[in-house]
Amino acid sequence: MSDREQVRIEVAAQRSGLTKRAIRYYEELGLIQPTGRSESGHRLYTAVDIRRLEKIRMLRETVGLSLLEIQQLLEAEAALEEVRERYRRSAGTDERMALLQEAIASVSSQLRLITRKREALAQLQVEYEDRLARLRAALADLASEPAARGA
Amino acid sequence: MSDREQVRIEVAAQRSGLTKRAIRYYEELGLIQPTGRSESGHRLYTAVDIRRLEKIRMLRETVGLSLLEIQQLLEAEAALEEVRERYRRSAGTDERMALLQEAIASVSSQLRLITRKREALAQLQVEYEDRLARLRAALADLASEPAARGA
DNA sequence: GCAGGAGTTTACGTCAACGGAAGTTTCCCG
DNA sequence: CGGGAAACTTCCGTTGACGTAAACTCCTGC
Repeated sequence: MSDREQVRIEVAAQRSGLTKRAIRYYEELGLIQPTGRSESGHRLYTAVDIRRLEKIRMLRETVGLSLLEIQQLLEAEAALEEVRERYRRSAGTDERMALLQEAIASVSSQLRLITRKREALAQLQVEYEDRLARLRAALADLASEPAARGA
Repeated sequence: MSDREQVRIEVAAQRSGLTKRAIRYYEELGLIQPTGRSESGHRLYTAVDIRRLEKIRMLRETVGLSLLEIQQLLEAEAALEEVRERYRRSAGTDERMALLQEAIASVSSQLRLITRKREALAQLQVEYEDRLARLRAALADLASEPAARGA
């Protein structure tokens, strides 16, 4: 039953690494909805909620997306879920194929964005690795030949 | 001599994909300094300047760094250049090794940040690729068996 | 030689992403 | 059951990253 554990905002903040203010703000923007509220109106978060908060944080801090981009990404995921539902209920093969193609286009689009970012980072990484390699080579050079040498 | 070409801010903006305002702002923050000014005070940019502007833009828009982070990154590069100079002038092997180790530590630190970001993106990418693969499999499934099937 | 299209500085405006204080209610422990 | 910690809403403040307008100078083609 630990998965059904309900925690208040302070604990949710600690576990997600966000501030209480940020969590409320994200709720205001529609990025997250606490699973429920206590009788007196206190927000209650489950493990699922906290994973979502962690994901938002990762996308924000590590990946560097704006809250708008995160919102669109999460909405796209939700839309995909909805397509799943419609898919189950849809009767015709043509209809199903259309739904799938729509979903594929959406995911592909998100994927392209991610790939572009990764490529930019990869370029940077190579640059820095090169630099590091040269520095290490110079160091090894110095270490192996302690005698005086030309420039 | 096309490398010595000096262009004014409008052209620099077009070539770098930034706005004139952004360029002036970056200068205000110390991210870039135009190679020179015309007699009348107009900023003049060279190809080197424009490459720097493009790099800033890439770090900002694609990688998603803040201007502060970009500033630190560029300053670290400049510091590295300075170490290079000191290195050339330094006499003792011990001194040179110390300089190299300092530089290595600095570059390694930057590299770790980049790697962390890439890993976060890689995780996302895998997630999306999985999803895409499943959608494509479902589509292929449908295409190959147009007859009615169970859920 | 002058109109108007760029350039300059200075300054205020704006939007995102929260921070922080005020005023109030709720929880919980001794 | 009383009081301090924590939650709630509301609102104003702030910082980053520019946009935009004003007031002025500069340069160029006709």
